[in-house]
Amino acid sequence: MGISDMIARFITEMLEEANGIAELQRAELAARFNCVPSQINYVISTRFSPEHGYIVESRRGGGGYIRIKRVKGPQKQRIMHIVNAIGNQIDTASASAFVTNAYNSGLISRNVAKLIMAAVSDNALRPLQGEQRDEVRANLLKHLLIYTNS
Amino acid sequence: MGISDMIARFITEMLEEANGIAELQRAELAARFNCVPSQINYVISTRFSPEHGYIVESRRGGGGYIRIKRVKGPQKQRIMHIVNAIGNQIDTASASAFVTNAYNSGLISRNVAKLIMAAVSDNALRPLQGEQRDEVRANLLKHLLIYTNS
DNA sequence: TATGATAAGGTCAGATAAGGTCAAACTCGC
DNA sequence: GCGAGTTTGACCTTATCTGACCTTATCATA
Repeated sequence: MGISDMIARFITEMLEEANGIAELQRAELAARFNCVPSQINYVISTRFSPEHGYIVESRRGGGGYIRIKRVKGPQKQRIMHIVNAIGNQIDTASASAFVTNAYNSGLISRNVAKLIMAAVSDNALRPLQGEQRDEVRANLLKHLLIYTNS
Repeated sequence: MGISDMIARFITEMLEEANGIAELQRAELAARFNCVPSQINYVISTRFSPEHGYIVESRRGGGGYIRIKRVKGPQKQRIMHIVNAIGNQIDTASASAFVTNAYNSGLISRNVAKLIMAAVSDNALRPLQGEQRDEVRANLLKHLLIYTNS
């Protein structure tokens, strides 16, 4: 097992101990595993992506941190099923279908469903066109679905 | 939490206690938090800017002061005011300021504020970079603020 | 009524403390 | 030997903190 796997396991343990929310310091973690700090980013982007059921927030500067949240609750399977069914690009019609699906499954409230629809609408993504718009839409949709369930 | 955050919290409490108007002495506040006076200016410019919905007045010399006022006004106007102040491009820091402003103005709930922040975060807009990302962010932010207030 | 002492607040650049990005180099199983 | 996955490091961006120096206002008092 390589270093990346050990770091991933460590983070997973943190998440389990802290009810699905782990806050870490990149430099400290890197020091602990004797690797360069950017390897932490590598681990996060390859193993803690929305597709894996995680959302990540971070802050730079003094007092900075990286916070990793895991999708939780009894609906975990269903939300991951939906998120993984969303490809790398998606149009409004399909996005709408997924959001409706999530709403009908009780994963998100009516208001959140509407807000997410507003966020992934063509109008909201106006500056973009074609494939790029569908790509951002897919990313945004996954992100928001995981976010509201973590 | 760093010193700047504590100072900001302190000022916020002053504002709450005094109906949206806080008058303070820079040197006294700096002494209270054991920091240099210019840090007070730093806190004010990063957390009590017009974008955040505050107006700041001050006077030098003997009897000098710094007065911070929360902007008031009817909600309908507030939201349009905020939306109009958002340009064609916006970075995360400014976006965060505007969302905080909307929340403080009672225009959006805490949860909606968080969802909007998630939607306009760098991670959610990942496929995009640079100016394009800031452009989409601005558009998305305006869209969502208007949506949640219609 | 000038004038200098004193009492504020303002500005800005540099130091420090984080995290982010990207591409090159490396490894290891097939 | 090749390619996916991993490791590394140079360089970038953002946030915070600090101090030297500047500007403005008030007040005695000559």
